[in-house]
Amino acid sequence: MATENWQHYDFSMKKEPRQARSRASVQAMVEACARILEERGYAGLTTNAVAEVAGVSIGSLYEYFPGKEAIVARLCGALLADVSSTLNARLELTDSREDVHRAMRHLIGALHGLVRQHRKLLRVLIFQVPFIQQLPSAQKLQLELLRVAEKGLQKSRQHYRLSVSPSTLYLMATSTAGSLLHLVLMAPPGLETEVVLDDLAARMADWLEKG
Amino acid sequence: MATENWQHYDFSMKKEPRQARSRASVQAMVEACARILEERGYAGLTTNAVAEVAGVSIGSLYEYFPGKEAIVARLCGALLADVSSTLNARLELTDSREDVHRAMRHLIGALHGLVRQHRKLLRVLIFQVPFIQQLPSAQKLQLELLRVAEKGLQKSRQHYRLSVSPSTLYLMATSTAGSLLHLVLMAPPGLETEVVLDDLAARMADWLEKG
DNA sequence: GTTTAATCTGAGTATATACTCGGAAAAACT
DNA sequence: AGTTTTTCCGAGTATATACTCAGATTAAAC
Repeated sequence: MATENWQHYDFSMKKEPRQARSRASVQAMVEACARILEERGYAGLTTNAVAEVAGVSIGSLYEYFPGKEAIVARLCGALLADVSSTLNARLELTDSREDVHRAMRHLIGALHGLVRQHRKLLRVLIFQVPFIQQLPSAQKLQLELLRVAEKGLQKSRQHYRLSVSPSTLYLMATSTAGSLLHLVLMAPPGLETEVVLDDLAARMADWLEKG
Repeated sequence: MATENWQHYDFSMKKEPRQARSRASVQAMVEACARILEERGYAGLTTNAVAEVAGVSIGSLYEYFPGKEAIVARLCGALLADVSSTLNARLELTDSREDVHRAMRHLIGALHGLVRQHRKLLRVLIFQVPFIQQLPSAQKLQLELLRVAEKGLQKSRQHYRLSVSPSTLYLMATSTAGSLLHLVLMAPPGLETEVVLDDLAARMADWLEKG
């Protein structure tokens, strides 16, 4: 595209696959997209390459996706669903009698695990894909983080009387997640990150408790 | 380039401009590069566009730069020099009688100012330029951060006996800078970030004091 | 003033990538 | 079986971008 303003770009698919065969094709394209992003970076992601790696023709690709951006969008959607469900599953396990410190360590631990698992792909998505912030799924993720934090707060019985303003909560969640992301994605391999994780959790908890 | 492995790519210039005229041209190209990155993003950065905005011909551009990557590299070099000198100037002002908390607030404040100043450009550089991490200047910056942190520690008289391991110091600096970057670059405008900055500074200081 | 080096020019070439389209093949429907 | 819908195909086209080169222009050197 000549223009680089992704603000109002439509990332949706041309059409949904209806039969099992085409669903498999689309799935293969999305997986090929992930593999290529990991191995060659965003600049190496071409529609032709996706089709080739997925084992389908270029024509089939354009049957469902209007361009490579839409493939990335669908990949991000799937990734977000993973994050969301993992986070919520972790939340279910949170006992309402737990203190905030414990709950935070668990939540941050879960997030950490996810980031580590998709380390390579996340690095490319975050640091190379120009429209990543405009993706509906990325924007949903921010709200989801907020929702999880709020729900977590309410579950910790002895603390749910605390009145933390949404904007403050958002700031904390953003800064904490940002810290964690940068830590895992940018730190040289072999560095022990657990200490920092504990510190992050403690900091979040302190913040919540002291207002 | 077909390959997307920037590990051993040569980002240096073809030749240095010798006369005043050509120095001005190169300068204009670098500034054009910055403007285009801010206005159109990395995908909008083409050699032709740089030449046009800079007011020189495409031929002149290739006289000095082997490709657009080299222009970005030179831009980053200049930016780093700015960061480095600002940080060191701030360090000069640090009184050796100051406590760690105060010193940290100053340093982080200076860093914050820089990031705010180049907010738009930094966002593109960090989130869109695929080879940014491989740039010599980016790698120098990490060492520079470490050096500043170490020097700052030594300057705070009452604390320079503390033995903080280099790897720990690196972790803290990375995580703190990462937090700050994400905060300034990703937070929605209008959000009051000062609170978080103070918290970051306090956290760094506490960490240093308590080992 | 002559020579040499540096700088600039921009039409032109090569290449890579996005995307189309007419039609074949397979599946679903009746 | 016949009909309709869905899926797949891939050579071919359009376009954008990187990069070259032969020669003009300007500045420095002597």
